[in-house]
Amino acid sequence: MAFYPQSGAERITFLKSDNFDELSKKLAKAFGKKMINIYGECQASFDGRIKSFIPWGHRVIILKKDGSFLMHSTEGVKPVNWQLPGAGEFSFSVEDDQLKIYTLRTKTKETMTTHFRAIHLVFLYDAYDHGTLNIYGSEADLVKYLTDHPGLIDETLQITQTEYETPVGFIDIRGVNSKGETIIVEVKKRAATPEDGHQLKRYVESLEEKDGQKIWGYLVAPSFPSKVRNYLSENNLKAVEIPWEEIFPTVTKPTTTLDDFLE
Amino acid sequence: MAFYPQSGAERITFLKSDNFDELSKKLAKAFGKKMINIYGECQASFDGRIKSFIPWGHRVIILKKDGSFLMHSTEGVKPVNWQLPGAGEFSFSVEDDQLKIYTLRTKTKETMTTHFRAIHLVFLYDAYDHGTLNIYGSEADLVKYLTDHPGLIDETLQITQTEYETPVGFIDIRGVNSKGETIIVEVKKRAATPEDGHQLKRYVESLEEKDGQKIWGYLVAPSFPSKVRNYLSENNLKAVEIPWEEIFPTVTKPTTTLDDFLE
DNA sequence: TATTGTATTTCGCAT
DNA sequence: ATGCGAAGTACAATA
Repeated sequence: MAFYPQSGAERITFLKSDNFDELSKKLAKAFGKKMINIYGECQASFDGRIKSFIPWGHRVIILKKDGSFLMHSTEGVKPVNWQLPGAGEFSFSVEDDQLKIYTLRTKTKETMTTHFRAIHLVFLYDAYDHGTLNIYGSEADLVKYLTDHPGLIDETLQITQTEYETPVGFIDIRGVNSKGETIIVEVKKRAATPEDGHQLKRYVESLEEKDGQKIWGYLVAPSFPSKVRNYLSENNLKAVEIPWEEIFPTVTKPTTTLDDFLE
Repeated sequence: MAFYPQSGAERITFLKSDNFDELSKKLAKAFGKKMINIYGECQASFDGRIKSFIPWGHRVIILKKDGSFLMHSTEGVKPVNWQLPGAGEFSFSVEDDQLKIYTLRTKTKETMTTHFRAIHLVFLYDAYDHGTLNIYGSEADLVKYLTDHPGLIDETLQITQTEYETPVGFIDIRGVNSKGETIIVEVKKRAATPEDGHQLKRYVESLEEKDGQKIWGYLVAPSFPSKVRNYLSENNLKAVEIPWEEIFPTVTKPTTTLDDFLE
C-alpha cells in the first residue's frame, strides 16, 4: 500500500528556475532519460507533411524518452500538435524572453517549434512501464470465432481457409456451400461502409475471373447502413448482421486483474 | 515576460493527501472544472468496442474538462488507454487500498476502470485555450492548387468540377481533355496505395456505365510503389507524380508568429 | 443524429 | 527499411 506523497515521490523532479536560460539547460540534460512534462502558455508551428500553426494557449507538453512529443490542449483525445518517435535533433533555448523547443524528425524531415511565454509547472518523471496491453475482440478474434461457428454466416458453409491471399488483397474467410460453390467472407468489427462493399465486390470479381466460376461474397458486420445494404443486394452480395457485443458480452462488473479479465 | 514559478503558479493546484479517501473526494469535486493530472502506478481495463487490459506500470493520466480521459505510457504518441469526450458517469473511490477511477461513456456504453496502487503526483491545471489550429497543405489545398494548375495533371485538361459526387463516392476533380473526353482525378497527399488504384478504377467503371463513354482516370500522388504503378497501367489508368513538398516548400527558418506563418 | 471521408492518421506486421 | 491494411482509429463536415 502506498500513498502520495510519501511513496515514489522521488520519481518526480521539479525543475524550478527563475530564468529560462537555466531551465533550458536542465531540460536538454534530461531529454531522453526521463519523461519531461511542461505545463504553460505556448504557441507552436509544425512543418512537414503539412504546415500548421497554433497561437498562444495553455497546454501540456510531454516529451517521452523515445522522442515522442505531445502537445495537449484542454479538450479531446488527440494532441493539437505532436512529433512521432524518432526525433533526430532536439534543442532547448531562449529567444525573445521565451523558452523555445525545437525538434527535427530526421526520417521525415519534419520540424516542430514551440515557444513558451509562461511556464506554470515543469518536472521530470522517472517512469517505467513494461506492461503489455492485452486486447480481446479484435477482428482476428472475430474471424477465429466464426471459424468455430460458420453457421452464423451460412447454414451450409464449410470453411476451408482463413486469411487467404488474392492478387487484390487478403480475404478473411474462404469456404464452400452445400452445392460446392465457393464462398468468400469479409469480416468487419464495426458498421459496414460503402468501401467494404466495393472491396468485397473486387475480391469476388477477381476470383471469378481467375477460377472461372461463380463466387458468393458475404460481408459480416454488426450493422449495415441502408445505402450499403442496397449496394450489396444490387451486386448480388450478401449482408450478414452479427451483433458482436452480444457474442462478446460486455463485462458488467469492472475487471481489476488480468485473471478477472481472462476469466 | 514571465518565469516559473512566479507567474501563473496559481493555475496549478497540488492535491496532497495522505490517504486515497480524501484524494478521491477532491478529484470528484474538481472533475469537469479543471484538468486533472495524475502521475502514478496503475492498471486499467476497457470494455466496449473491444476489451483490453493493461497491467501495472508508471503512467500519466489526464482528465480533461470535456470528459476526455488519456492514459499515457513512457513511449509513443498514442495513449495506451483512453475514453472519448462525453463521459456520462465518472467516479473516484477507494478499493483494496487503491484509488479507483471508473468512467462510463453513455453514448457507446463503454467503460474504463483504472486502479492506482501508487501515486507520485496529482494536481489540477486551470487551463484555457482558444487558439485555433491553422493548417496549410491539406488535401483540399492540393485540389485548390491543381485547379489553378491543371496542366500538371494533363496538358490539355480543362477542369469543370471539383468534389463531384457519384453513386460510388466523391471524385476530387472532373474535367475534359482536348478531344472532349472526360477526365476524373483522384488526389492523394501521401504515397499512393493499391486501395487508391481500386477506388479510381471503381469510379471510372461506374461513370463509364452511366455515361456510356470512355472515361480517363488519373491518380495524383507524391510517389507510387511499383505494384500500384503496375496496377494502374494494366487498367489503363494514369499515374501523375507530383512532389508536394516542392510545391509547398518547407519553411527553413522556424516561424514564430501567425504572420510569419502566413507570410 | 447518422453517415462519410480525411488524417502530420498511428501502429503493427509482413516483405 | 518499405509496403500494406487495421484501428476501441479520432475528428470534422455533411445530410
